Amino acid sequence: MPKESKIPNPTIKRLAVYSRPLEVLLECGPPVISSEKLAGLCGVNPAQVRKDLAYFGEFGIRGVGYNVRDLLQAIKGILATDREWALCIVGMGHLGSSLVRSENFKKRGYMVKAAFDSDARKVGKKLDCGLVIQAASEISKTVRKRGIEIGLITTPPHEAQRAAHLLQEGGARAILNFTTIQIRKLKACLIENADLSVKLENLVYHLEQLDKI
Amino acid sequence: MPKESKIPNPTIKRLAVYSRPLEVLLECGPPVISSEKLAGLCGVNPAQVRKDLAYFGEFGIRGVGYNVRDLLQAIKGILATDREWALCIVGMGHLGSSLVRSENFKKRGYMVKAAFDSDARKVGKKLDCGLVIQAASEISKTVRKRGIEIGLITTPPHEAQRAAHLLQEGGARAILNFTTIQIRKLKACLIENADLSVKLENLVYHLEQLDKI
DNA sequence: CCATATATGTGCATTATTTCACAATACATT
DNA sequence: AATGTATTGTGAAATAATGCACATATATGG
Repeated sequence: MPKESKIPNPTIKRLAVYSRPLEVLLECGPPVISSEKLAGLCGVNPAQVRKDLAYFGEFGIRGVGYNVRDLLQAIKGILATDREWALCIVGMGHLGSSLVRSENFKKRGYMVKAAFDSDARKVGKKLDCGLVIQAASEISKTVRKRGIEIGLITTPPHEAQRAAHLLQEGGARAILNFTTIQIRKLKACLIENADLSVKLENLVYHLEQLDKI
Repeated sequence: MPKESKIPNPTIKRLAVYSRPLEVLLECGPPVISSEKLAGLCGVNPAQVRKDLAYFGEFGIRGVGYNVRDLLQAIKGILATDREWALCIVGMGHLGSSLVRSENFKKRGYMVKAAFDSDARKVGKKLDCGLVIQAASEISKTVRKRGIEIGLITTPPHEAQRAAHLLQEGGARAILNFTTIQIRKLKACLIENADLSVKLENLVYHLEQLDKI
């Protein structure tokens, strides 16, 4: 039975991770998997898997394991990834352009419904997917018109805050920020940061530590 | 004085985050900043900033704050981002191609020294930066020859494990994995995951929660 | 139908991380 | 020099997350 208690954020992140090998197993693999096997595939502790799932209900069969299809469906339901989400991307540099075409996103139901850039030379260009790059000044209007819920920001850092403001103004409810600056909290808009160089710096620190020993 | 105690991983991640506004302030801003202001810019608690820094020494002046230049230099020293690091990228799809050209990486001293793909049609192509795309079979040899320390994997998921293996074989010491699958632990090779769709799923979950209230 | 093997769900102990709160220190002003 | 204000560094408390270990449930084979 679902718990009332607050769900830890790490749990949510891991649910997404669990879903990845389950997708593969659904295609080609046994119909049932144990928490131990799944944990192994995800690099976590088996008890962690069971506890994470237990926050949301009882999905397994004691002595048997979890039905792959059912568990995947349950996780998708929990994460709300069992439906499509409308995205837009602000900043059509290299990264932004690559995200527009991401098969990874498309496969998971994230539909890119608009692309923006503040560079007049890029505005009006047609992308492979059929979208036409729009000026940043059109963000609010377009976000509202196309029912875009999530905005990805891949602009230069100094334009990020402005982009976030315009997205929110148009009614976007969440922002995934790829720039190096922190976006100031916006009313009614969730913000998640994905500065890739932070990940690198983490690795680099640990490499240096290994050298010191 | 530096502590002997183990440094929490979240602390390392935050140090990288702290460095971002410091870089901006160094260009144009007051020469000194308080933990409160810095915390505000990074969306964390001021005590957290002070404690994070205290793991590595005393960088501030009581009653005054932190000298921006000194603090930035100290953080870069801690993270080992005050020198160049040699990278390579495996998988020249949209994402991989965009990372090769990343100004963000270049500015921070991450030098892309090789690019690989298993698609014969891409091998031999010359990139803007001057690099020629090489076959995946050359990964080990090239990584060793060019002293590449970190490999970024942006292949399709089913090729990721093989790529990781070849990187390690060539002497790479760290891997940043952008694919959706978890790479099995490799001897003497740090692994960090950067599946972008996990970030989206986190946002989507929280949006759904808001709707339920 | 009992014994054995397997694997879940979960209370509790442990470990990790964050935040509070205050003594210690620096600077400015008079 | 004394006083007031600002801000650090840090011990201790609070909060959060993880992992153990076992009762509980299912399946299988004799």
